[in-house]
Parts: sequence; C-alpha cells; structure tokens
Amino acid sequence: MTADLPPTPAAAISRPRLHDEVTARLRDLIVENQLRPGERVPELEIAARLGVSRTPIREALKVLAAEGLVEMQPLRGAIVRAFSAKDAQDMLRVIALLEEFAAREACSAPQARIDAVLALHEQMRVHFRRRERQPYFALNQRFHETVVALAGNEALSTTHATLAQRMRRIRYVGNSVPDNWGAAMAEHEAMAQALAARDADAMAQAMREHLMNTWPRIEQAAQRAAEGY
Amino acid sequence: MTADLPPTPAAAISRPRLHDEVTARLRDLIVENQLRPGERVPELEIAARLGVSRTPIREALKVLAAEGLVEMQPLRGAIVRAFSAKDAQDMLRVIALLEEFAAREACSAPQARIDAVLALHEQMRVHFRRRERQPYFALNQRFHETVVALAGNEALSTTHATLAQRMRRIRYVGNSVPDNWGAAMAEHEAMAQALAARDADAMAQAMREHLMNTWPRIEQAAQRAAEGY
DNA sequence: TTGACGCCTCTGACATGCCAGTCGCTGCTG
DNA sequence: CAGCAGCGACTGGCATGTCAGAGGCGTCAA
Repeated sequence: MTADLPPTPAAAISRPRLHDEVTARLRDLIVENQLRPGERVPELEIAARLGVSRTPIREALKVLAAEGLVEMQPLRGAIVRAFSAKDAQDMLRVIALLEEFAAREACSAPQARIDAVLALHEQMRVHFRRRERQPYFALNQRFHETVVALAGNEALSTTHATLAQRMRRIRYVGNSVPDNWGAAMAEHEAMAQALAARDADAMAQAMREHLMNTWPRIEQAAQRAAEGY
Repeated sequence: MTADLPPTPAAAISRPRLHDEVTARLRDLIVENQLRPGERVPELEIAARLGVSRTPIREALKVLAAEGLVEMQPLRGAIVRAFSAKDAQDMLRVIALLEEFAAREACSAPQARIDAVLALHEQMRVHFRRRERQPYFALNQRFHETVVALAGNEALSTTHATLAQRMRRIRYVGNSVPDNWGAAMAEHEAMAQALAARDADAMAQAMREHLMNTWPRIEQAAQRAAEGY
C-alpha cells in the first residue's frame, strides 16, 4: 500500500504486470477449488490456459508458495497445498487472536470509520433477511477486514490478510453459509452493538466468541463437501 | 556461485535449488544491512555478484517481496523496504500477541520440549555472564522461536517466523544487545521460572512484559545507528 | 543563464531454448 | 509370473535473447 502519492494522480495508467495478473488468477482458481488440493500445477498447462509464457507463471507460483497456497516440491514443481482439519483450526486460532486484538483497538478508532463498519453490518443484516448468501459472504469478509484495519496497525492487517486468504479456500468449499447462519448473525449483532458503544471488552469478547464458533460451522459444512479440503 | 554447492560429495541428496540459495543470500544481505533500506536492488548487479543469471534473482525477489523485506515497484524493480518506527512498533505488537499466546500454550507442552527450552535459557545465561553478545543474540532468537514451536500450532509458527524475520533486520542495526541487557536477561529468567512451573498466566505475563520492553531497547539502539532503519 | 524537450542508455518484463532429473512403461530375465 | 533394469517422454530449472518503459543528460532556445 504505502500510499501511491507519487504516480496515481486520478486513476493513472494501470500498470498491468502480467505476473500479478497471473497470481490473482491462480489464486482464484485455487480458492474456488478448481485446482484441487494435492493436485499438481503444471506450468505448461497453466501457461497455455492463460495464454502467457512460463515465466510469469513461475513467478506467480513463487509468490503463492510464499503465501502458503501452494507448495513447491524440489524437482516436481508446484502442488496445491492441502490443509488438514488441524491446520484449519490452527489458522483460525491465530486469526481469532489477531481479530480479538483488532476488535479491542477498533473501539478507539475515529467515529467515521466506526460508522463505516456499522454501515457494513446494516447491509449484512439486509442480505441476511433476504437469505442472499453470496453478498452476505462477501460483506462478511469485508466486515472483518475493516475491523482489523481500524486497529491502524499495518503489520496486523497484512498478517491477517495472509491468513484470511488461506482460510478463504477452505470456507469456499463449504461455500454455503452454515446452517446456524442465524447464530453467526446474532454474534455480529453483538459486535456491532459493542463497537457502537466503544465497549472494548465487550467487543473483544464478542469477536473471540464469534471466531471460536466459526470452526464448528466450517467443519460441518466442509464435511458435506467430502474429503481433505 | 560464491560457494561450490553443486559438487557436494558427502551430503549427497540435498538438492540446492538455486533460487532458494539466492533468496537466502539476499535475505542475509538485507538483514545484515549491506543492502540499505530504500536502496534499489538491480538484478544485473546481484546476478553478477552471485554468479548466476537473472532468472533466479527475479524469483528470489518475488518471494522476498511476499515476505515483506523488499518492495516491487511497477517498472523500477525492487527496493529494500524501509520501515518506519511505527512499522516496527506495529510488528512488535503483533509479535507480542503471538508470543503471549504461545507462551501460555507452551506450558502444556511435553516435559522434554520444555526442558529443551530451559536448556537454551541456561546457555543464554552463560553467554550473558561472559558478555558474549553474538551467541546470546543467536540463542535469544532460538529461544523465542522454540517457545512458539511449543504451542504446536503450525500457522502460529510460520506467521511468527515471517514477522521475526522482518524484525531481525531492524534488530541487527542496533546489533549490540542494548544497554539494559541485564533487564532483558532478568525477564528471561522470569519466563524460564514460569515455564518450569508450567504457570501459564505467569508465563504469558512475563512474555508480554518482555516484548513490551523490547521496543524502547531497540529504539534506543537504533537511534545510535542513525536514520531510517 | 535557465528551462524544456528529446535522445540515449539502463534495466526490468516476458518469451524461448536447452539441459537435467523423474516417472512410467516395457521388455528381459530369473 | 514377478521383479528389476533400462529407456523414453515429460516437466521443471536456469540461461539468454528481445522489447519497451523510464530516467538522466545534453543541447538548444528564449
């Protein structure tokens, strides 16, 4: 981020670095489970599929490896990383840690930014009532991201983003929001109230509980979607 | 190559992938501040310096960018990332969060692994008495790493490792262990005792205090080492 | 003397070629 | 019939070639 003051005047010339494009594309393929865990990612095939040469693919795979979405095996190329249930729980535990901290800090954020989060919450509520899962899902991501951003800690945000990215694939598998969607919504309600009241302790606790309850929900959904997500 | 790894007769099976080698090498150059923050990292120069072609360099730079040690600028290549004081504090805050959690969990680890940590502590004490800064510094890293490992949470370990890596460069600048080295040692003493007693609360608190005290120490050392580390 | 424009060079981005290692298949032998 | 060895195709790894964007420097004009 680092604020692109120098170039970007209005909507300056987009800099299409090919490998970034490719990275994003591959990320999506993985998150959307079109490339399955354990599956190899042959450079040539991807190159053909995306219509570019192998170089940007190689570079993209390196960054995905650093992000933990694929694994580079010595002379066998990249394979999509498979997460065990324990891996998922571990990640969630760390995410919970980060978000609980963020939740607490968020209560000291400027009012305008808090209002923005509350606005997101309102939208979520609307989609919840209408049972619109996709938009809810997307807003949920943004809600958590935004709360983390409120803490005003860059390191926290990037760290959280990396982990959330990995979880996204797992969440996507049990794509549907879980059966006890209502419970999740209620927990969000509690967070919104605590945040509005700037009650740091309540906010932190609500966030922790919310994330602690997340694993059972994901697990349940994932089991339906069969083997090693 | 700056090191004839290819032939390597004895330890046969190791397969040194060139770009990994290069990545490690560059990391060291950055951590040891031989590549200064804000400085550009010209592919050709590095390639010549390490005696390899540009390809592995490019790949290495991508992963270092993902690790947050360098920044890739659109068409201007890589520059060593400069951290502000706030960035450093933010990272430390997150590290503290992670290690405090790890410290608590560590108290439930198998005795053998706890003993290993305590053994590290003993060695640190020896080096402290002899005022041997380098070995102490190295052991200190390992101590913290190992405590984190005791939590048995893979995601926690890798997340922590990434952040610690970034901090290492900053710490290296104020290379000398700070003036109140004694205080740091005392804090470690408290941790060792808490861990030996498997007192999770005490351990967590000792760890948090230790890390909270770290920033003033680093800041002080860094100021001596001049501008924007 | 100073400012602006244009050219030249440096360097990063991508493609491609060549080499080496791995895996699977097949044929031979016990 | 089974197991092992050799061979071949596939694929990843590194080097290098080519192109284009960006920045620096020099020159010319006001």
